Amino acid sequence: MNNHPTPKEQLQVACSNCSLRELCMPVGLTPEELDRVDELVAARRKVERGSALFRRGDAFGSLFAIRTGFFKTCMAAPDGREQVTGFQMAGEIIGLDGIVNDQHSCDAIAIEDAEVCVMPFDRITELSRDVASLQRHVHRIMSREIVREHGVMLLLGSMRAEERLAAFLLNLVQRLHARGFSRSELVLRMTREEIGNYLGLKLETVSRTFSKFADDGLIEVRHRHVRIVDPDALARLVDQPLRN
Amino acid sequence: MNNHPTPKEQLQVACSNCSLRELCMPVGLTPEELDRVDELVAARRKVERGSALFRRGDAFGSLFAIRTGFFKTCMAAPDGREQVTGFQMAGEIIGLDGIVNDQHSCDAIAIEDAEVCVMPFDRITELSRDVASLQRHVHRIMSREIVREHGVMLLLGSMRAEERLAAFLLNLVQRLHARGFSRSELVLRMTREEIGNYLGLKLETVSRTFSKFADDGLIEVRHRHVRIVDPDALARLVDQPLRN
DNA sequence: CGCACGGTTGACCTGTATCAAGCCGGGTGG
DNA sequence: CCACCCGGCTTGATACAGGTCAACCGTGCG
Repeated sequence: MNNHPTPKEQLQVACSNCSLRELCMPVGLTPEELDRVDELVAARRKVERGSALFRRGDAFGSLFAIRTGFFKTCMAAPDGREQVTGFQMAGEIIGLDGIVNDQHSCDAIAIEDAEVCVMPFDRITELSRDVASLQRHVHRIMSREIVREHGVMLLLGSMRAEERLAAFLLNLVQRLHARGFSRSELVLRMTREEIGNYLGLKLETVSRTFSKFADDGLIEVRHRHVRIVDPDALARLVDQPLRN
Repeated sequence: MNNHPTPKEQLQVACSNCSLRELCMPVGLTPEELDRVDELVAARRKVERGSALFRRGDAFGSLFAIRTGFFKTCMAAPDGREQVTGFQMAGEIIGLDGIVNDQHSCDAIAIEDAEVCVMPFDRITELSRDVASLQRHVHRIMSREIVREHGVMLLLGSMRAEERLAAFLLNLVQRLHARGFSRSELVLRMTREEIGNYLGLKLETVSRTFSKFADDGLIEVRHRHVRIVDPDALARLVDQPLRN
């Protein structure tokens, strides 16, 4: 039918032999279901560093699974202020914000050269009528995003600068670790300003807090390269501030 | 089949003659679809002021549509801090956070005697396979929650106390207005402390800011009764702080 | 009647923002 | 290959929004 990929293209974009499959697709599919899920990905798209995958106001049509690279999503207030609402890495899904109003309500900017799988949402809804595990998967991905944002609200609403940055670092390194990277070393893909914006802090505060952590022997920082020296102490910062 | 409501109970809990239907259910259903949607609601449940509809850790099984009353949802950090993540009123759906891990990750507390419709999530998923508009509706509700939370992140991450409280009041009154209440008067269902917790402020700051708004002639406050005198000025506070 | 809880207001303190100067490393062009 | 420049970062000095602590008030309930 219409413009589904040809067999050759299908091979290129197939989820069935993609190493990230267990991150963005449901597990336990039958071979037949797997064939059908392969058709979800209409195309791949490269997004170079600094440019947008979509912008606020763009018509919504697809969800995007990140294959490689790093994104930030950010909201703009009417007056021009911006708020980074998240950083997304390989295996994560972006675009969920567009479903309600059939247009995106935030920008998704690549902060590193990236490639995404384009999954037309119509195909997703259609297929998830037949494939229960896909339906369930879609629900879980959206619910997970809701829960993640609850966590960010907790961070922004009740944590002090050190706690915020500690939580941020631990979260990043944990997600990277789930992708096979070190659990103690990471390379920040974003600037201090972007981190600060996400955490509700100014870039100077982020910088100072990095320095303090380094002084206290919790981490080593050299530019964007960070090594977590004392993860337990960071974790204690996050959830045992013994306030009151 | 199993323990679906009897015809009589069905009548009591039927969405088809519920005045809130257009708030929590999709529009444009055929009469046949409407019949089936009526079966979504397994029961109604009363929750009295101060008690929980569900708590963090409770097994997830159902979404809840609020019929009457007012809820707050709040997250707890491991150390005991709490963060109110939202206030929900009639016609709104709560429980979405439970889908990912089959258990709730936050508490839903009635801050006013309430009644909810219990909609087992299995029935929702099952029925949304057949009824496309229900499927779409579920997606939109979840996406809407994601977008709402983006807005809260913007508020918590980049607004000052006055802007936060102005945004909060305007949001509340707008939602109440959509339910047929005044667009200029409202009765707060929550304490200053709950407002402050939600907005990332202390209760004293909330109180002072109310007083300042009153002094400036933007609102009139008497305890929990608030009258919006100058909505435009409030709106200007939110999105034209001309920072820099 | 009186207590208790929610709210207001004041005085003071502190964490983070703001403003400012300077550093460092990488890329560019001569 | 070197000099320069520029963006990102660090660090210091100071300002201020909001937090903290404390006293008091009002209202509704037991």
